[in-house]
Amino acid sequence: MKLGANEEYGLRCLVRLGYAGEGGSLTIPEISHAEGVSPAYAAKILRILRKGGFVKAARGKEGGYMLARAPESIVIGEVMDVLGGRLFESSFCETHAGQAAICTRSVDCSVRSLWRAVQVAVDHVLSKATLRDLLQNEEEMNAWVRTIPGPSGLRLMQ
Amino acid sequence: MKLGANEEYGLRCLVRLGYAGEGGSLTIPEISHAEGVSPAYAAKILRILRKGGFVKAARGKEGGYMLARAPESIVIGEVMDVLGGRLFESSFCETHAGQAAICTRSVDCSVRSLWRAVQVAVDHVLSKATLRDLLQNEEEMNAWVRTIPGPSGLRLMQ
DNA sequence: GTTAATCTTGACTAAGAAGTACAGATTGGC
DNA sequence: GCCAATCTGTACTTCTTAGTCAAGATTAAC
Ligand code: FES
Ligand code: FES
Repeated sequence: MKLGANEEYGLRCLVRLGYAGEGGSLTIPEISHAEGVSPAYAAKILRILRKGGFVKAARGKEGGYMLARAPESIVIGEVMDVLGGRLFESSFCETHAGQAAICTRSVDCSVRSLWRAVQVAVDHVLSKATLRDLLQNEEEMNAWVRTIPGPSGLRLMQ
Repeated sequence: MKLGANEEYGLRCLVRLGYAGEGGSLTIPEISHAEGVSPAYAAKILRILRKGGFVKAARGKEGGYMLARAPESIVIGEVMDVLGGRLFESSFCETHAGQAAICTRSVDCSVRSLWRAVQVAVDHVLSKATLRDLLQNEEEMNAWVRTIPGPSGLRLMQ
């Protein structure tokens, strides 16, 4: 259960575009330099974001990338799905069944319930966060996290 | 952000050992057959669990694996750490900095706050679950999940 | 003590993700 | 029309994870 590179860099590139402001655009070299990744890799990530509908591209001279929608309408959970898939995919039990056709407890599996609970907990945070929330500084972000109902928010600063 | 194979199979092998009851032991061929994984892979996973201190092994004829402690004292969060590491490792920002020495916003990074919030949400579920909870059937497990305070539990059955 | 069942270990191969390279297509400016 | 800046797409290499293999060490039973 690890965060992937696409998720980290993809989100950072998206935040970087958000900083460019409404209608502002950045080129691949600019984003590459700002985030410290190679231009080729930035291009690969931006392509994923474009196919996900979060950014749009303008080609040719004076081209570049810009947000496809307003930051407050870009839900981070959806971005994460595109960049790295879900934690517990619906096909997970089928693809991790080993030699059997499916987990031998498939009709009654407590492990599956646990995965679902973890997925719900993650979604609870990521479905409430929008790109707008990430465009503030770290301290304001921490304050935002505390507004999430339930212990997830309350316990962050321990 | 995906679950890994070790986490899935490792947890399933541990649950299987839990079913063997207090003092009960299972051999690698038995576990392998019950969970539908190859004996070689089961051995690899059980080694990880043994090094983590969750199971102990008896060698030689009449040997096998058994739980090293009572199921209620085996916290799933600790098992998951051993099997697949943390979602947001403390070194994550250092190892995903690209060509720069660190994320260019390292002193004030809202993305980092988000990762921490997700990690807290996951820990909130996994630190409360013990192997004992996983030894019940799926329905009882779902009921248990609902006892977790906060929306993570409440929303599972939607 | 011999044997057979069992765990132990490190090296090996296969598959997937991370990151790079390069040829091609598009656009604005001259 | 030509050029330079830019995005687009596919193929490639590299690194990590998943999974296998084979030789070795330990123990109970006979
Ligand atoms: S059905 Fe997926 S882990 Fe059991
Ligand atoms: S410091 Fe880790 S993402 Fe910015």
